[in-house]
Amino acid sequence: MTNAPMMIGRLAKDTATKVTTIRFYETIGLLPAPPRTESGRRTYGAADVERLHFIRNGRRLGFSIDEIRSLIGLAERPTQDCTAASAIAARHLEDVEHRLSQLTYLRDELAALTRSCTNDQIANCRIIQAIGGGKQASTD
Amino acid sequence: MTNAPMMIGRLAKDTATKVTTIRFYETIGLLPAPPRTESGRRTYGAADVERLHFIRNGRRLGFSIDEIRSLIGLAERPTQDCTAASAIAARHLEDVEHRLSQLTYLRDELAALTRSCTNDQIANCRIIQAIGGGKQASTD
DNA sequence: CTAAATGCTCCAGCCACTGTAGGATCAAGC
DNA sequence: GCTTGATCCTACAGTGGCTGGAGCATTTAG
Repeated sequence: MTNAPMMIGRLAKDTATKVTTIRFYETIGLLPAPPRTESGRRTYGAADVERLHFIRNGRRLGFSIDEIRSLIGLAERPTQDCTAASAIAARHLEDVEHRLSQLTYLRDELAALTRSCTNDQIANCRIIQAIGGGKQASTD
Repeated sequence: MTNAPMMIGRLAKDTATKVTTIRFYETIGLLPAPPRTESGRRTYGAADVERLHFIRNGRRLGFSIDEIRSLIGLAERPTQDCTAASAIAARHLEDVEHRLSQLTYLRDELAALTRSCTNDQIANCRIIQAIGGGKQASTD
C-alpha cells in the first residue's frame, strides 16, 4: 500500500464530501489542519479519510457538529466505557422520534388538505381556507 | 365593536408570534408596512391579524416563506381557480412524505444502534464502530 | 411622579454548509 | 516552451427563518 498523501479533491471524492465542506470542517476545528505542500496545498492521509467518514456518517445519522465532536472525543479514549456515547445516541434518537411524530401529524394534515381540494375557485378553495382558518372566529 | 388599532405586542399575542418575528416579516415584505402613531409605533388592524394567522398556519404546515407568498398572492385573486394552490400543497406534501421516509429510516438505524450498545469499553462500542465503520449507504 | 413595560432601530448570531471572486499552481498536450 | 483547463488557495457573502441584544424613546399603571 502506498501512503502517498492525497490532495483535498481526492479526499472529497473518497468521502463523498464537497471540497468546500472539508475546508469548512477545518475552520471549525472538526478536522485538524493538515500539512501543506510547498505551494500551500493541503495533504491528507488515511487517518483523515477515516475521520471524515466518521463525521459524514454521523451527519447522515443526524448528529449535530457538537455531538460529533463529543463522539470523536470519546472515540479517542478507548478504555473508557461508552455510557456517554450511548447517552448521546439515545438522546438523539429521542429527538428524531419527536420530529418523526410531528412530521407524521403534519403529513396527515396536509394529506387531508389536498384531498379536500375540489379545484374550484380560489374563493371556495379549501386549501386556502384551511390555512387562513384556524384560530379565527368564523365570519360567515 | 371598536376597531381601535392595536400595537405590535397585541398582534403578537393574538397570533402567538414573537414581536421580532412580526418585524422580520415586515422587512422581508411578507407583511405590509403598517401605519404608525405620531411617535413611530406600528398600528395594526383586523386584516393584519388575519394575514398573520394565515402566515403562521402556513409555517406550521411547513410551507416556506416563498410558498406562503405565492399562496397569499393566490388568495387575493378569488375568481381564479385554485389549481396553482393545490399544486403548491401537493408538491409540499410530496416533500414532507419524502422527509418522513428518510426520517423513519434514520430512526430505525439509530434504534438499532442504541440497542446494540452493551455499555462496554469505547474500544468495543458498537455505536462508535457503526458511525466510524461502513463506507455508508446513501439515504436518498 | 416614577418605575416597569413596551416600543423603536440597528446589527450580530444561529446551523451547516454553499458559492463566488480573484487569484496561484499543476499536469498534459502541441 | 506555451497554452489550456483542472485543481487548488483565501476571504467573504449568502442561505432560511428567525432570535436576541444594545441602547435608546415612549407609554402606562400604581
